[in-house]
Amino acid sequence: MVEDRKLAVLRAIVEDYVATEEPVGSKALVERHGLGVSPATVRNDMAALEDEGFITQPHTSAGRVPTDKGYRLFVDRLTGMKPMTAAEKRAISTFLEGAVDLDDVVQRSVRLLAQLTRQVAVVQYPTLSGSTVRHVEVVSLAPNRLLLVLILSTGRVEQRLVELAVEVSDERLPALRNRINQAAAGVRIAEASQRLGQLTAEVPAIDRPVTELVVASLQEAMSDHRSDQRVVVGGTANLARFGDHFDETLRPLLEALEEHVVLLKLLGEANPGGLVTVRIGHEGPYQELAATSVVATGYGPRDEALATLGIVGPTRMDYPGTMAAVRAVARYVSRILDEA
Amino acid sequence: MVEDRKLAVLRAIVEDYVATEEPVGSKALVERHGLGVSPATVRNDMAALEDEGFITQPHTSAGRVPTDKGYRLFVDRLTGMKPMTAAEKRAISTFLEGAVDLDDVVQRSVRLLAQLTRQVAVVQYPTLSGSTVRHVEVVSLAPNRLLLVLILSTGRVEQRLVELAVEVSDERLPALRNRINQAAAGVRIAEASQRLGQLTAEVPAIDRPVTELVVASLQEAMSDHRSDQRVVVGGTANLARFGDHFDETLRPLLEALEEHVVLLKLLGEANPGGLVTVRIGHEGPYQELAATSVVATGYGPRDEALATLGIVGPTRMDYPGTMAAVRAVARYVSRILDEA
DNA sequence: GATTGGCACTCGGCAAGTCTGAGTGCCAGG
DNA sequence: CCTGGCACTCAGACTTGCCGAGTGCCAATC
Repeated sequence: MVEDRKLAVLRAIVEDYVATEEPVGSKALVERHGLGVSPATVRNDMAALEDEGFITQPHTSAGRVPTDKGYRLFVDRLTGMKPMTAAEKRAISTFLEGAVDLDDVVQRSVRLLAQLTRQVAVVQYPTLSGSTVRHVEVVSLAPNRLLLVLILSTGRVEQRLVELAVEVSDERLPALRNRINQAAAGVRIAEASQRLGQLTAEVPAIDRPVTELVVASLQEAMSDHRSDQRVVVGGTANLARFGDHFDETLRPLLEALEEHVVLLKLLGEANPGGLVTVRIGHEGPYQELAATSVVATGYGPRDEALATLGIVGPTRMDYPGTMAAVRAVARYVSRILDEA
Repeated sequence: MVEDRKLAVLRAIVEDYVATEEPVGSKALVERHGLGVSPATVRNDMAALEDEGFITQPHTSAGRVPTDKGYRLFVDRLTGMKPMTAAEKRAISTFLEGAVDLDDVVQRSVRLLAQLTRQVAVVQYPTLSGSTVRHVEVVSLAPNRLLLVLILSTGRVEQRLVELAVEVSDERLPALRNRINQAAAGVRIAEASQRLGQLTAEVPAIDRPVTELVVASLQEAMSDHRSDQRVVVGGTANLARFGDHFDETLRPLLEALEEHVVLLKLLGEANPGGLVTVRIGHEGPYQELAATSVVATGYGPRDEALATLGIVGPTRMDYPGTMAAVRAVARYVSRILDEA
């Protein structure tokens, strides 16, 4: 019984603090939430919560503020996700509907996420690793210069230029193209790369040097981690609401947003199946970012979680709303990728 | 004579204010610069400069601060560009040397510019309009689905998917491909687009519907303003040094950085021939950004100024150093594009 | 045992007052 | 035209006092 009320008090503190950005005291608490007990009782509960490390006082004779541990409990046990309103759902789908290609989908997602959450949004490009090869095209630009176009199931297109030591006649190209597509088309990247490797042995001796170069270039494209690490950031303007604490919180965050590698680590592993990960303050990998939380989830066609998207914001944020928005966007984006 | 000294005073004020970020008074001025006159004399000069609108007092009994007009005079007549040191030059060329493709060049340029100037760097992608078509590839993905790949002289590659109402057999493709390339390859974009338009009339009737769709899609790709307007931003973390004045300066700037259209307008027209444009405070198109200056210049292969790059920062900035850095980076990038 | 009202205590933040020093404008003399 | 001197101004830093929100603890009550 009394345990329950303590949790209710914690929830109320989190909600109030998130709303007002000010330490919340016992009196204000009983007034604004219908807790049916006196401030004195609440004070006792608060003292207990403080002992257990869920809340803290910025200074004596001020209200209480949730700790990271407090937010954690709040997120885990005290709240679900706010369901999206019908209007929001409509807005999401119409906003994403108009996308013309993968780049566009990603860019729209960032904007949308930033608008919905009023935080900084981060969207990772779908990784190559989970996707399959749709088609490989080989084009001759000059007798000793080939253009390779690798088209993936996610809609992503990679190009590579190959300079050949020898010349290759246009008549041989279709055969090469066919062989490659037979080996790779419709196959997952990892396996496609392997099969292509075996291909060299099977071709006529005369085609071997060219095939080797082309295959090497394709394999390189398939394992290209540079493009795996592409992320797009949006809604930086929302940082303006971060308020004071400049050097302590804002600077490291701005720096992190520039370093895509750092960002990716921050987002964490792609989490499949609509699970939303919340990383609060010090729980993250960088202690400079102890004042920021990350809310992220995986997305991809057929719930494959090819990549991660999410938001970065102050620990003091509206977790239920944010989590819901992140999940909703991830779902819609996944659906769009399904269709493509 | 006395006119000269007044200008020297203005220069000294600008330099000191940029260095210290504090209003500068007559006494400090004669001490730190060897002006060989007494503070009283300087005071008289300052009064005159204030009357003419080059400097102003934040409040009575404080030092003077340059106005936008003062900075303008400083930039136009009182200073050149700080030459880059040999070490800086080396750093620039080695940093850009390693770039593997156009994307990489642009990204490295932003980083470099941000580091050199310690400001927010902005680099626009080379526009399509000035470049020529290197090659067009037509690939059949499915009987009723074509992939068009447009390769430009700048190294840029654009793809378009075309859904056909009718099916097109693989045998017809080479002819189509040839016709298109004969019309467009090696030709400037604007003209290529026109020539393609005439193509439809010349093909056999049976190929006409397909040709029409393909040409339309290519023309659309060539005139695509969406990709013209691609810009990359870097060095946002340097905003942290912006200091106070949150809502007045930082927020609008963050918002501007997100809106690429706004950014492009801010950068202004590409300025050919190594001319560096400086836009100070209110001289720019947005009065919300009255506290920020833009230093920009055009770049591109063979001094064609296909696009613009530059930095955005507080009006209170080191103009000589910044201008030199912007020009240097633009030159090196142009040279790299030359080679490609 | 849990809850409550009462009470003394703490302390951040605001308002008002004071002080100081950097900086100015002006003027008369060199 | 330059300079030293002088009176004046005023932002910012510092002090002081006060208020009130908030706390912890205790004895009384349910």
